[in-house]
Amino acid sequence: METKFNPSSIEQALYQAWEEKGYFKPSGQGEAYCIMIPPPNVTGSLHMGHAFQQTIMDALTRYKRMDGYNALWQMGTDHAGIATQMVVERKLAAENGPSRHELGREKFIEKIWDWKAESGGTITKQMRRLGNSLDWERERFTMDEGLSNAVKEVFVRLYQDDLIYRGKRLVNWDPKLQTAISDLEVENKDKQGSIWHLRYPLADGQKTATGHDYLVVATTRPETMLGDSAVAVNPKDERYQDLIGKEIILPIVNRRVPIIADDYVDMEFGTGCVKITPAHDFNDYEVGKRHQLPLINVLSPTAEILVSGEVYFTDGTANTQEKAEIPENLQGLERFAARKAIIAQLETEALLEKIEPHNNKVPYGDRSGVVIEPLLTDQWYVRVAEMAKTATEAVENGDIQFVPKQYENMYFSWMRDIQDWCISRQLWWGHRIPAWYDESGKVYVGRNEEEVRKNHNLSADIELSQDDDVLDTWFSSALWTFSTLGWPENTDDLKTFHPTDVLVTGFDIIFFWVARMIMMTMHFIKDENGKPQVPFKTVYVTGLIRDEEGNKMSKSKGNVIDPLDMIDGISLDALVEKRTGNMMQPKLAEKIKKRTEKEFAQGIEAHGTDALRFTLTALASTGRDINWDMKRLEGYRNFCNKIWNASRYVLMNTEAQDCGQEGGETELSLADKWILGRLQETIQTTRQHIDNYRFDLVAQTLYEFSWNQFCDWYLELTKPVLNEGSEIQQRGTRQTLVTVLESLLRLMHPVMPFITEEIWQRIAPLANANGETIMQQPYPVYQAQLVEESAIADVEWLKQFILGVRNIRGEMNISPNKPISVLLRNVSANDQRRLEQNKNFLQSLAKLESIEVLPAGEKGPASATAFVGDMEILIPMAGLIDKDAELARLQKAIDKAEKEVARVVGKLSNEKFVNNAPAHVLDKEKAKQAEAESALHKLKEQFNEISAI
RNA sequence: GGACGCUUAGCUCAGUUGGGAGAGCAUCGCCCUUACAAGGCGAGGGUCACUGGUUCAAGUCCAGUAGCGUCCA
Repeated sequence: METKFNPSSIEQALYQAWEEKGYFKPSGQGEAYCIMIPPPNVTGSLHMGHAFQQTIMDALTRYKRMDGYNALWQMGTDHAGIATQMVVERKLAAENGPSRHELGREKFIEKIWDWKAESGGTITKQMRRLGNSLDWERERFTMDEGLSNAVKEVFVRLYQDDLIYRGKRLVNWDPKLQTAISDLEVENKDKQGSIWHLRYPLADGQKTATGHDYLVVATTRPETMLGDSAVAVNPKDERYQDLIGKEIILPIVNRRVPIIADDYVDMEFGTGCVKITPAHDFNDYEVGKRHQLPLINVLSPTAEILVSGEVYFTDGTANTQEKAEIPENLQGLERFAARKAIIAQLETEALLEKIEPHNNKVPYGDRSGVVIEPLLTDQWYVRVAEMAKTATEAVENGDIQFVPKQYENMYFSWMRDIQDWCISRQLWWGHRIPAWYDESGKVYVGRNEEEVRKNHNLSADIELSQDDDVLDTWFSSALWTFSTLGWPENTDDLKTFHPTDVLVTGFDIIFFWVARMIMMTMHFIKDENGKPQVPFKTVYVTGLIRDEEGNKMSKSKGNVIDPLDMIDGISLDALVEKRTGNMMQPKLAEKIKKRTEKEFAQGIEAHGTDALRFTLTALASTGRDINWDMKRLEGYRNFCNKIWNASRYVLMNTEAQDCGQEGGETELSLADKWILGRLQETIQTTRQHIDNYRFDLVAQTLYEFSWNQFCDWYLELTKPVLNEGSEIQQRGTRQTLVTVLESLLRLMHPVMPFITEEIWQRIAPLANANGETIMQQPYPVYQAQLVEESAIADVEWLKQFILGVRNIRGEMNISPNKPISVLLRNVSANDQRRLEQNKNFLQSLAKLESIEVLPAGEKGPASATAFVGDMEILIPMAGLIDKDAELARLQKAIDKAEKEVARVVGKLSNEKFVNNAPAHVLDKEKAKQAEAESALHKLKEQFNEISAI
């Protein structure tokens, strides 16, 4: 073995072997355990969030697999509608190729499939590097045939159940991408803007209570005034009582619109008069519905002013009687240009009262980055109220549990106000809506055109055209847990693995995905009693991985870290190139370069997959974002190295030697019994923490045991036995060395798959463990009979002894190499026994030349002292220890002890405490007092003795 | 404006019926001792954001304040 752990030399070969041998497939035996991967974008690449969540999923899967479950981690990818379509459009533009529209739908979709073929392997290759034990043979894609069929089936059935409908509604329209987007894809940003106060002249010579012949309305979007269909006031507002039911003349277009009363209006805000534009504002849309106001659309899909307004009834049907004309000079203007023109015109007509600065919430498309326009369009919707009710109940009654629990509130609050889900998107990449129209516009829904014709008796000469739109990507991913298992067929997989066990995901998609998955699954999948099945029993919600300063990682900030760069390392130049290449805003490149040079002056070293995974595990405390910390990664790389070298030590002392595999008498040392007991505790704690999803504590437990117990103490304690012990003692210790290490490797394997497998291959035969791979070995089980309390107490005594000597050595600058002699005072029978049993350990670990027990009553020479309970260890000062240094050391200890005594005495002299505290607390405090006082007394005595020299 | 979360050592974070304030990294000192210098041994370091309350006892429970963050309107 090399003296340093070199992950790059082992990882890929091990993974390839695992995959080839089919270890990732469910065993087909035992209780089922299933995790569905949140499908990453097929054309995307791996980021830290993926690495984090996948590490957790893999650890869980490996744990359950080892624990005898029929474990499946289902692989799959998502077609990511808008994102992918945009990437390909940009790519075409960059190559000066034809635009999407020049190519036409079919050709363009071909280009996307080409792109998928080209880039689709990137992320799966990266995921393999993480060591993920996904079942690759079952890999699915949301656009593959099976899943597409599931999508069609769901759509048709929902339509038949009247849970899908089509209608003209106000939607969030992205004028750049020219598609509807869901409100979840809208990001509201605070923007410093203006609010314009406009005068709307009253019709028919009316006057306000204050004598004006106009009303003043305040608006942040003056350009929409072309589509106003009312002015509203609060019904309780006394200022405008007389005007309710009267009309104003809308400036510029000279249309008469009514003055209405509605509670929606805030009397305190502005003048208390609000313009109502139902076709261009969500609140106004609701007001319009209540008052049966016409909806007047004045914007095109590209957000330019129409030639004339389109008027609709509130049910979305065209209103051909009313007209909404638009002056020629405004026609075709882009929305912000139109705003300027309208303001200018109002100003010249003296209808602009004032402009005030105003903080607006402005909606932006999170993909396109442009301002979203509420726009009236024909869209498909899922009626979600009923499904939402069932889905809410599943969480309320505990069928589905969120970890951490507080996310349930987030879920409930979203579910309470849930709106019908707009599922149509005006894109080309995605599942085309299975609806056809005849020439009159009548709609027919079916699995395909043939079925539609058959079901509706439509002869071949009737022209049918399929709906141009595709479904929201989340529509197909909402079916993920069951479509991947073969639904709508009632497959064995479905029966075996559904409901799945855990969903591991970020809180940011609880609404997008988790909620919708629960709704869809419970609607379509029932158990044998007809009860809706949940998609998963637990939702483990992870935090976000941020950079070291707590900023979100994003390409535009240039602070993205590729998990593979942590694993393999990367030079500074390559990293800068990666972060600044292919930028949408080249301006930022210089800034990013500087930042990167500062953050990673030496580039990034290789750390290996296991270190990365262990770090992510250690940082996974629940309910909290994670600030990435390179130092932490480095620390855990060192940990891997520690494991490597500890194993090297074990192998050096056991390979080709008698470890008791063939039987033979053995004698276990105190240390052997102790480490076996500590291992049991570690096994128990580790399991508990995994079961509670406390991966940070899992990491901590494994680290503590491996380094602070196994390496620091146990391996050291084996040295005297292996050097000087009898044959049967050596055999016992060798056996313990290999069994403990072999168990520890299995215990760590779910988190650190590679290093544990590599070492296990060599250690297993020595420990009589048979099998081809650690992956299929049983997960360690707590064995109470291996915990020997007396052994643990004895070793604690031993450690105290050694630490006492080391402390004096350290404080007194006595070289660790220099053997010293100690005297013992006040030695009890128990001390005497322990001393005899552990003399060799003491001599070896504390580097002692001799240990001499002073006869009772004898004081011994002037010495530095350490305590082990009541027993005192004396290190004679002569020639070794400086008087003043020892006095200083003692004074420090005295100060500390005095503080402790004062604290405990204070507590115990408090009558109320003594009267009220439970007995066990009281006893504990009393014991502490006795101990502290005795220690203080001894220290003072010692101090006096030394100072008297 | 509403809801939730956070504030503990220089940094990143644990702290689970209220009873000893912890880890890793960083710092300081001594050591190249045949598993490991990516190491060993030893040491120092905190008014648990602030104020008040409940309690014999509060990092922990309650109320409020401040700062930061996220989601929603």
